Amino acid sequence: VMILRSRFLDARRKRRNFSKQATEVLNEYFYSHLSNPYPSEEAKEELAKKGGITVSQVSNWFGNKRIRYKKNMGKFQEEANIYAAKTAVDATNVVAQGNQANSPSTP
Amino acid sequence: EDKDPACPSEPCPNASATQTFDWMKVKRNPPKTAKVSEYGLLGQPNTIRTNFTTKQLTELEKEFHFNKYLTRARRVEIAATLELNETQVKIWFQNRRMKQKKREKEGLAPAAASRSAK
DNA sequence: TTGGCCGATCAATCATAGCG
DNA sequence: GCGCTATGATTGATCGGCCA
Repeated sequence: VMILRSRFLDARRKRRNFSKQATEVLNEYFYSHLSNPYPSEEAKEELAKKGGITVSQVSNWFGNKRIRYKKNMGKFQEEANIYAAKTAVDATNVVAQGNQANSPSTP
Repeated sequence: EDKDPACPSEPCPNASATQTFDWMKVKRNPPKTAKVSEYGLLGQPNTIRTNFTTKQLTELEKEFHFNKYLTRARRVEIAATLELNETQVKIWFQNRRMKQKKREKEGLAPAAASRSAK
């Protein structure tokens, strides 16, 4: 079936790559929370503000990022190292460690 | 298979190698949309994403504007008319409602932003 | 206990942007 | 211009939680 995609109605699909700033902010969060890259609604709002994009776009970005990352982890190693060095905060042991009363994020 | 170390069959020469966390192993069960019964021959149960036709989408959309929520009776009716499962119709409406909410939200955010922005 | 809904997410795909 | 990869958006369907 051709399904004759409504090419015209998909006009809004005219995407625009995010700014360097936005990508930077998103990647920093992603790699500094690699053990659990699922930002809360509040975190998404903050990322959206910092990157100058919408919350939905932040959600889309993380959704795509997570899927593509696990699909081909090797391809992101280099990128991971770059951002890992950039942000000291590592959430790796946050879950393994029963740490308390020092959560930087809002409750 | 149950366990997948970041560095299989060998100690990582570099300790900076990123590890594999649980979220990276998450796997969703394939869609159960299958209803092969019609083909005595097993053929290929559609274990994949269904592609609704323009006609089906048009009807669903029309119904949605009439009612955001479906009654059991209406759902059965539509499913039969469009040759879809009741579940597919139900899911379509759920997704449609979420989409609607999302649009309203996005449609107001810009307005609020320009209004509250000093 | 059961079924529908919500919110978030997954996963596959679409269509374009970007680069060699 | 051309082909291929990177990337943002869309969407049918799943997962877990909540509630009547």
